[in-house]
Amino acid sequence: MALPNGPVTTSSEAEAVLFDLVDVYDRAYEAAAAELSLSPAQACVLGRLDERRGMGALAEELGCDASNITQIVARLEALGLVTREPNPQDRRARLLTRTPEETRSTTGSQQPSPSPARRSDDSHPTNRTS
Amino acid sequence: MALPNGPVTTSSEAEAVLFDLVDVYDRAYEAAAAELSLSPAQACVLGRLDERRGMGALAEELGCDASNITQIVARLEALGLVTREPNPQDRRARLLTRTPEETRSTTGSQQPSPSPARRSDDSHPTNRTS
DNA sequence: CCAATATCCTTGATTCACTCAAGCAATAAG
DNA sequence: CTTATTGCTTGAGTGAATCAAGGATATTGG
Repeated sequence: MALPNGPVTTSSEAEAVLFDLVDVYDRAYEAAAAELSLSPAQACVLGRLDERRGMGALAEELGCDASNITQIVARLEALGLVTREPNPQDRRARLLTRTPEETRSTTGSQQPSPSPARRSDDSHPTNRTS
Repeated sequence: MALPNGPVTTSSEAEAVLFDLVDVYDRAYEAAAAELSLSPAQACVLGRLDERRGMGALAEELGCDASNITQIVARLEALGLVTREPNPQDRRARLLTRTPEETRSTTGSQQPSPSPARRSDDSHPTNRTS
């Protein structure tokens, strides 16, 4: 996992708690992804595929280069977790879809579900019971 | 930078704000480090060298393998930002010290100071005026 | 309609973070 | 003194991320 970027010292208790929270969350996220044999980046992408969408949209939302998405999606596709079909409206573009099997294993198991929903999701890694 | 691990949807406004905060902080941290031509990991290590310490202590605090620290410190040393001297008390161990020049450029400039203090530090990237 | 341009994505090259397995050197334990 | 154990380094390998090019399709403006 990435090294934590928090400060060495904090000026308030609240600040310290906040940094700890982020740290714990990140590690839980990573652990949850690892249980599914996914890297955090893979889980992040996969989690944003609740609905079918294009790669450009993902790249913009995640603030990274399109080629980075290409590469991550390629691995997910190789794992059979995602399909990449040409967009009939624009044949340059590709539409990504989470495969049903993956959907099941990510959302329907006893696992912490690292599916990285960006907002308002009830299955955060932090919800782990372990 | 690492892809953000936040959820796609949040269950409350507060949660959304919190994830955004983390995202903004991380990007600011990275940007601040980049201004000093440092990677986030390098800034993280450098920031924890306010006092001289060993590599093992760093590895444990940062929750990563010692060899990872070795590698990061090697780059910092190559940049002349850190010195690695044998510990007279235990000649297996190495003591890391931030070089004075670096100390100045990291803590005494107009820059956001990515020096990744882990707790209670008044020079967070988030304090940027830009 | 066609040329120029812009868009979407892929490829290739690079760099770095990170992990694991081995190993060396020095200290600690028996 | 022998046998761990500890502290760090090295080497191999994976993956994330960025940049520079390029191919294919769309779009725009003659």
